[in-house]
Amino acid sequence: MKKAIGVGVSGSGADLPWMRLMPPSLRELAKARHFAAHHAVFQTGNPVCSIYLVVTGEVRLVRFSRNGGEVILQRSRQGFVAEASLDSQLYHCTAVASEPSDLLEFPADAFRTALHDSSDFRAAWLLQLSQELRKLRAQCERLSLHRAADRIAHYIHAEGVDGCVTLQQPRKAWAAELGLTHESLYRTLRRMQDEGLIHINGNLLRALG
Amino acid sequence: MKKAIGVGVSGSGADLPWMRLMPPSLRELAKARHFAAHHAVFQTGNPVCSIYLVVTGEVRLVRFSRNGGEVILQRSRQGFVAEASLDSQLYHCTAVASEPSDLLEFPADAFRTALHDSSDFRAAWLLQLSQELRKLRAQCERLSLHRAADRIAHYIHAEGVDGCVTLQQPRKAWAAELGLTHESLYRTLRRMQDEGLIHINGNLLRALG
DNA sequence: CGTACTTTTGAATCGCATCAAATCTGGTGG
DNA sequence: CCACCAGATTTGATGCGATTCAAAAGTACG
Repeated sequence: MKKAIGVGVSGSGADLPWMRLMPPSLRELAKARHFAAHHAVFQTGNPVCSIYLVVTGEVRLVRFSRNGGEVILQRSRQGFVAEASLDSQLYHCTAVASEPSDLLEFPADAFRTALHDSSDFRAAWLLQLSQELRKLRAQCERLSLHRAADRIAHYIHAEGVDGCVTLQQPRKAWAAELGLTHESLYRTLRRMQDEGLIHINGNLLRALG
Repeated sequence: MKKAIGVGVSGSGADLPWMRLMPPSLRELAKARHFAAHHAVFQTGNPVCSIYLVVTGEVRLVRFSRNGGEVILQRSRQGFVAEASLDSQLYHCTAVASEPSDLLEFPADAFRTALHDSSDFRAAWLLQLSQELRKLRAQCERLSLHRAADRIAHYIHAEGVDGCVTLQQPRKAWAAELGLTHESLYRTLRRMQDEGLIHINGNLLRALG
């Protein structure tokens, strides 16, 4: 057992930024849902009746090709699944829990109404989207760099302040975010430190020069 | 000279989706600006007084490290530069035109007002952001694939409909979007075609199987 | 016709992924 | 308290695949 903390409707996900900026009228409509690994949250062609927020676990947006190969469009952890579906009638892809996951389900129409009526919610939602956008743009630029050392340096300068970052995740997860294997991340970090390019102190990284 | 088309204030950028969904009151405040290659649009620490829309050319959001190396956070072509700055007092990075570029400049406060007052503009802006987000998430997933053939297949399934895409850009630009050199894109396309994985007809690509 | 650009192919190299395995770590239960 | 286990961390050896440099052929445009 990972956590003994109950995941009831009220209070669940209260630590998520999205929940704090939601009007109570909408928050009260949240229904806790649990999905076992590999179970579908929604499927291509389904009408968009609900908006889902991932609290624990991971949900993947996927499309399948005829030969069974799947293409991952998005992985959500601690965030909404397919925000863009808010403006669609039908889902254009399938959402699958890749591990046992706890979600919150909101009625789509109530969500749209809240967005329309509450100026605070709207502003917060807008801000949240903008920041997410900024972050993703930086990550795309980073992933398009070919050398591991360049991605690491880019990460430190883009995500950190004044050439310094404190990692908020284990290195293995960081490697995945950088589009690298954990082995090459470890090796490159060591090499960069040996060459005096960076200074490493636990989870604190500092770019030198 | 690339284009002889005049870039006056009125009418310029009228073909951009962003301009169509903007209330006239805001559109009228647009000022046409031209920046020569390598000239700064704004710099770190400047107050956020204006919002810029790239009409032609390219603007890069960058941060500099002490040794002069620059980290590109975003490249904008035909879109807004640093939307997230709307919610900041000061810029946290520098914007530079990487080639001769025509921009439209909007007063930041008028922009915020329009967003607040016009429900249509707000809705359209929200939709635009959501779709951009969806696109970027898919691109991040794609760029985190290690093999060139996987990125190409991912692109066809994510950006296309029913395993089919029509490329809207030269292959060299497509290669950059895929995070590949143009050489390896050409080679991989040929190999995939030889192996019967895809069918290529000019700019029309079809995934087989 | 000439210029600038894209498209295409070739050969050599380098960096990362991969497979394998040892060590370290935090947390569990005996 | 210690043995134990699952996971993260670290190092090693090898091969593949993409980059790189080079150059030719094709294409759009003035």
